[in-house]
Amino acid sequence: MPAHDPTDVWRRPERSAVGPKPEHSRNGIATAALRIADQEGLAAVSIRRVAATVGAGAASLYRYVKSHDELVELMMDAVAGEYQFEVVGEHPRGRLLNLAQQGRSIMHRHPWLAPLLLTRPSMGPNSLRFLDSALAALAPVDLPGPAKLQIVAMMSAITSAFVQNELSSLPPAGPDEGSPARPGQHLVEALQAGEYPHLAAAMAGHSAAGNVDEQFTSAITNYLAGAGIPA
Amino acid sequence: MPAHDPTDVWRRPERSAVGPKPEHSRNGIATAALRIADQEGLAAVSIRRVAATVGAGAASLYRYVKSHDELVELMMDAVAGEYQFEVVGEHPRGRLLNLAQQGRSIMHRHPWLAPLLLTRPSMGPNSLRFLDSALAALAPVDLPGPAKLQIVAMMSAITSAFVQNELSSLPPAGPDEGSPARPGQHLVEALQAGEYPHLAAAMAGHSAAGNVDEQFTSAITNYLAGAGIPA
DNA sequence: CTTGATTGCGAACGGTGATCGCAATTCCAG
DNA sequence: CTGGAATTGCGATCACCGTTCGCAATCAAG
Repeated sequence: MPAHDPTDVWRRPERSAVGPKPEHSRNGIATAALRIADQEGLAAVSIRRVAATVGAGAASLYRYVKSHDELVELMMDAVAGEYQFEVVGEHPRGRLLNLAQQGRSIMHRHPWLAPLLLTRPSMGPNSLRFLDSALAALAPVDLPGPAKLQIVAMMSAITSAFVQNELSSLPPAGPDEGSPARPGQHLVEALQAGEYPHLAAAMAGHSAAGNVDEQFTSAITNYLAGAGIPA
Repeated sequence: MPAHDPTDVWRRPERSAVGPKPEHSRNGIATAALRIADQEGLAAVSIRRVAATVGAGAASLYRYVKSHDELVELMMDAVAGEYQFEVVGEHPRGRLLNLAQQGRSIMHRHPWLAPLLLTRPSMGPNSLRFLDSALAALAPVDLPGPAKLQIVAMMSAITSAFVQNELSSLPPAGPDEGSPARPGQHLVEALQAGEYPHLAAAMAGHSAAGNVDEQFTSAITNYLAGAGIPA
């Protein structure tokens, strides 16, 4: 009785030959779930809620999806469909950077995505298409296959982590609550107490910032350069 | 009515002046939770379960911790206490690498940690001590404070992501179930179907591998070098 | 002592993911 | 055209979750 693997969704035909035709579809369900997550966060995406939104009974959803995890898998692959894979005929680094930038804006559109990508692998067709495209960009590079996979994985992780940082420094979604001091009340006290002197110094430095887009671009570029990917 | 901030645990005194002396302690509770998580995964850490383990009623735990999230915060800071911060008087890159390697082995000891670190910030005293230590290593580097923070955050993210990759390619914890083909049954079919040619090629390449430790070291080193941290 | 804050906790609330059994529907074989 | 088989929708239900409430028991201070 093996615990269920969420990626099995992709192995199961959406609809079998006989029986009454389904009133709903994986796509419709995923879309509804997506809308809920975009507006109220991933936590609001419950089986019952999605079912109600789509106009179905709670138990009915399990005809389309074997588990809540599978629903999430559907959602992840759905947004992965927002990538555009036209080959811009550039050098490897440029093509990968392009993919990373697309990823970043997708995660901006769907704030629930970044944590998920950091946490679990997605193996849907669109996600695989992304992977394949990234590896295609690396084709001219002379590196063993697994090393290339590592590089793509790391680039994706850096992207997600960067976006996660961005998002947690911004107004949370949903009905706004009083802003309870961003850095956390507890932190400022600890800093004033004189512990963590280097931290205090680092946070005292003026933000300088510059363009966030540039910061992202250079974070990715730095990594790729270090990994030996030619410009 | 602001939603509760988990980092408030650190602002609250463990025990107030009057009243009967508590039968338990934050530390004991965190330790119990930790043991459960190490053995059965984070999902097994429920309020009821921890309470029972510690020999208390479920509702009693809320005298020590305001929410489940706070419990997790406690757990994260507890394991952050496993870092060793002796200054080895090295160059910045070496010191940061040392911290990253310690982080990696901590995450190996506590497989539930990596996803959490990627997902939410931890602000407990031990976690702050880590941050401060990393920034201390960066003291000789001439960079604006926020940039240094970025670098540390990215290094930590890369570390967590790397470990996450390692862990998902290994036998899952808990009572073993039949190994249902690591890469996912669905994947091999898609690959054989000829879609995703580059992916297929990359996975066909012999693993070469080499030492995983070396892979990690060079991943971190690459990033730091790209970010301009001197050896 | 008395007083008042604080602890432990049984019971309960509202929510969750998931399963089961059954009526209704639809397709295919004959 | 008809009868059987497979499949869908789903109400009811289970086990569990985080969390709150109210109250008896406990302890420190005045």
